[in-house]
Amino acid sequence: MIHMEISLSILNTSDKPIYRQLYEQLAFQIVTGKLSGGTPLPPIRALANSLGISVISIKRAWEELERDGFIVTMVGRGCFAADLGDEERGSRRRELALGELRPSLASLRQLGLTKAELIELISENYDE
Amino acid sequence: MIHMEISLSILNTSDKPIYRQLYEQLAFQIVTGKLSGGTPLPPIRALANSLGISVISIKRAWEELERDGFIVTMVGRGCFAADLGDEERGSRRRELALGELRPSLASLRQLGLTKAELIELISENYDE
DNA sequence: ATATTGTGTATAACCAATATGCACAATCCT
DNA sequence: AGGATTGTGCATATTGGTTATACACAATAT
Repeated sequence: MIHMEISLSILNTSDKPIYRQLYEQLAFQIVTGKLSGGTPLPPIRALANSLGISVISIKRAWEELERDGFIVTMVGRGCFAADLGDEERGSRRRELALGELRPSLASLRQLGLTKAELIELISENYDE
Repeated sequence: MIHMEISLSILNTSDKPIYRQLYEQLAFQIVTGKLSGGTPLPPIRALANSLGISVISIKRAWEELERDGFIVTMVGRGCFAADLGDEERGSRRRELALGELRPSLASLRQLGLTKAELIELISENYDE
């Protein structure tokens, strides 16, 4: 079985905590199919070492990923990308997108943007 | 001169810091015209007391609001909503909207959403 | 058996946000 | 002029989330 490359990185400039950055990168790669089901994640100690961070941050990211069904972990064996069907992947991807969008939507309504205005704003700024 | 009502509130359940909540509420009310130029803000001590928070949080919000041109402060007199022209209000409103949207846009592209998909997602979830 | 991998716990350091209190400066009001 | 009001500035402290380090334990692999 051949598996995809796992690419993970940490931005110290990000406002998001490390565990959150890892969660999103992995979840995104899974629901977009960049990471196929069953792909083994690097051992947390090795990853902590190569990223120059603590095991704690990775552990927390992995915990939440498992809680949300994105990965499965087996003691002594390792952690693996969950095997989501195409349908499931699609709905989870939509879920994540909505999760990103919802908080902004609330603010944008507060700013009095109509649906039409909002769509226009996005059309003009999607790229970049 | 008659001025608008200023409504400010703090949500302890919010993930955003107090000073940020205040900043946004005030900036939003100003660019949407709910707060007309020259309207006096409550004295920071009185406001701190009535909201049950510290002066520090208010001070910081006010500082950033002044830095960004939303209010003007005069020692001994008080703080007042800045007097923005209609045009200026419009462009600042657009600025704030983009500021809310931009971080989400980056994530949404990471999720592989096309412009069309994104617009559809918004159309379906603008209300609620 | 020994190594590898995840789990759990304890301890500590760091930092942003927040709170409290007091002194100072500028302005307002009488 | 004098007291009240308002913003400013500083010092100190607390709290909570995030992260780091280290060690012992459990399950699996080779």
